[in-house]
Amino acid sequence: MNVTIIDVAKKAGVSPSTVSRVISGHPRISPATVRKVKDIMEELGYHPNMMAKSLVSKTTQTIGLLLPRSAEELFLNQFFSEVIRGVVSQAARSEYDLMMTTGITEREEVEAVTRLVRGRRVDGVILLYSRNSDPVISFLKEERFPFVLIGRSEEHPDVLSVDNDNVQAAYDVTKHLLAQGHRRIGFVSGPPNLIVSRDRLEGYKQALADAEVEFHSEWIVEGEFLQESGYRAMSFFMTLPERPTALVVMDDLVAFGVLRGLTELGYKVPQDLSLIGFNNIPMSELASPPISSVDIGIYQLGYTASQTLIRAVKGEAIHHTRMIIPHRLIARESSLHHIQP
Amino acid sequence: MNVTIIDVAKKAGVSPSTVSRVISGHPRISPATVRKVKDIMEELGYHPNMMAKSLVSKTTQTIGLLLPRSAEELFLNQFFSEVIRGVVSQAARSEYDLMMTTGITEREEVEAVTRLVRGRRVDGVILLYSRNSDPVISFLKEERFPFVLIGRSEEHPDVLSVDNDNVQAAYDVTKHLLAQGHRRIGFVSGPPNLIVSRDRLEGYKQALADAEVEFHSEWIVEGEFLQESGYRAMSFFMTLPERPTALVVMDDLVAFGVLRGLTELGYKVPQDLSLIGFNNIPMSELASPPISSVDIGIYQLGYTASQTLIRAVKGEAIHHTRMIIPHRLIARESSLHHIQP
DNA sequence: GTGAAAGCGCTAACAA
DNA sequence: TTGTTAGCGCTTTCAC
Repeated sequence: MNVTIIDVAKKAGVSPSTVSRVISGHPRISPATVRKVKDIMEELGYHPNMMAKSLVSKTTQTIGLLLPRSAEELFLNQFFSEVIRGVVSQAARSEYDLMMTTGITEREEVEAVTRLVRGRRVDGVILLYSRNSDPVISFLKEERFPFVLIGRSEEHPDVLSVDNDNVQAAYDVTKHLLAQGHRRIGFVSGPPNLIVSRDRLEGYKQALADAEVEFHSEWIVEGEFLQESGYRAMSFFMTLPERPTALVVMDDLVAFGVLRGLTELGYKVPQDLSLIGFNNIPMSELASPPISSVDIGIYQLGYTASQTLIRAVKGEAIHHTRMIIPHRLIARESSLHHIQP
Repeated sequence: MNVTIIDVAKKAGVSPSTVSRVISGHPRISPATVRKVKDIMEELGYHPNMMAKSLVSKTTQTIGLLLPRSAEELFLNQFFSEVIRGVVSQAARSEYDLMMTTGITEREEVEAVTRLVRGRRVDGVILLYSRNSDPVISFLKEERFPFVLIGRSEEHPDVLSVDNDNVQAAYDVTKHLLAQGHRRIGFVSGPPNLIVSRDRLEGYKQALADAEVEFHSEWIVEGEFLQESGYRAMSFFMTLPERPTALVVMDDLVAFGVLRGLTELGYKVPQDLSLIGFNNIPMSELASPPISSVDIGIYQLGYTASQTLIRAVKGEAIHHTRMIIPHRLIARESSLHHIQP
């Protein structure tokens, strides 16, 4: 059997409540008692049973992280490990543990978070990415359970969220290409049900409009965050009679697929087609030519989400519901080629 | 307040223990009661409080995953997200949750694990990677707490572990290079305190010995699992008066660094220097030329570790303490160049 | 400043 | 088959 608070109390010749007070740093308790109890705890190798503590205090010192349903495929992307790294680091710093869960289907996903929330296993939840209509968000709102979203929700604009200004980011990127003289710019999008896809498309459109460049809907291609999607998009664009001279690509991995396809077909980047991606994965810098990208501060997203959630859980004031992590355009060779419009 | 087992009992006109029995699927309980209780649970939206359950049952349905100290740097490598993916998937399948923790210093690491174990927050622990002398392993053994190691421990050969046969893998790789006619083969190692580094070095040496090729200790370079290490190793090798014609590299990311350096200096791979790495990260296939690598089944490592741990936790019989995940050599252009010895 | 006692929500003997 | 009872290890009034 493990050593309990009662063992400590007996040995120290005090009551269990006194020991409890020492543990929680109660103010009105004599320094002598504190010393004595702490010594005994040390001596006996006492460690509080978190389950018992949680049961009565109704807090767990744990936050939950719901991975997106298809973690299988999403993990391929550097994005998730980076986010998790940010969350874990911050949580550890705040002495919170991190509980990860996921589900294959939407039903399983809801079940998983229900288990965590209703089972009182966590004090708050972080949601990764936001699909358009998400039953998990509705559930958490109904339960009035603390949570923060990495991404944003259109239906629930009032929930705590940590996000990039994706509209602005795409605007910047498009403007960068326009500044190189490009007037025919295509857009390789992600899954259309993701808000990030729509935000970036919006920024792209705005930049074109502001530059009074005509928008071609046939130059928008949708795909997954996979290399193959890029390859496919490339095949599509390169057979077009009037094809773009530059591409804005939703994710570097996809951009890599484009690049690879172009190289295979003997095209030159950026001369034949300029490229710029998002997320600035390590590989982008290493490609030949190096791929321009937008650093969206993935680690920061996770870190800030964790920080915000823990504040919310503790009931601290949070001034902004929507926190924006700054992005940074990193121009590399793949988008540095001036053309005559 | 949340609905408890007592609320359900009252409304169903039975005792709390009966409800408890229904929940745990107790055999001797009348179907009528089961139906009634289940209906009421549904109606009231009852969910068991896991903390209370854990407190009395002394199990948590949760496994812990201790990330290596410098998760900061290790996350950069695809390895960890892949392992986690395997662990999470399997755990979810077994209806276990996953708790992640880490520490910056060794002391913090031990503390983190102590919190989990002594605080009874988890039923078992998975340890990622194994350094040479690890206080965490000693602690867990002393506590007689279920755990499995991803990797292996020299000091504690008797603990449950899931690993590759890294000696054999390195042997295979070296033999592959020997088969191309190489006789001057260098080795770019990882941190020397990692057992995986030593195992692979061992396999490399054995292969050389079996082929009666002389071993040159100056052709062994140690580094981190970072691209820069590869770059540095490359610089070193290329200035040697008598330099290797092929390199075995501990990790693909490092191999990528080598490749990049060679390309910058105008050397050709595999003609001037052949390369083969380990871990088969997605990037390897995409490099130019594509980098040969060893697929070590990272996902499988995580999956099997989780599976084994959960079995151990449940007290099921485990036949082998040491489970080996098979590896597979994937020869690509970077190591396919015959030379005349 | 400290102790006694009640109770968090659940399970598991032991009875019936 | 079901109910009664006694805790699991901890916190927290309410006294003193």
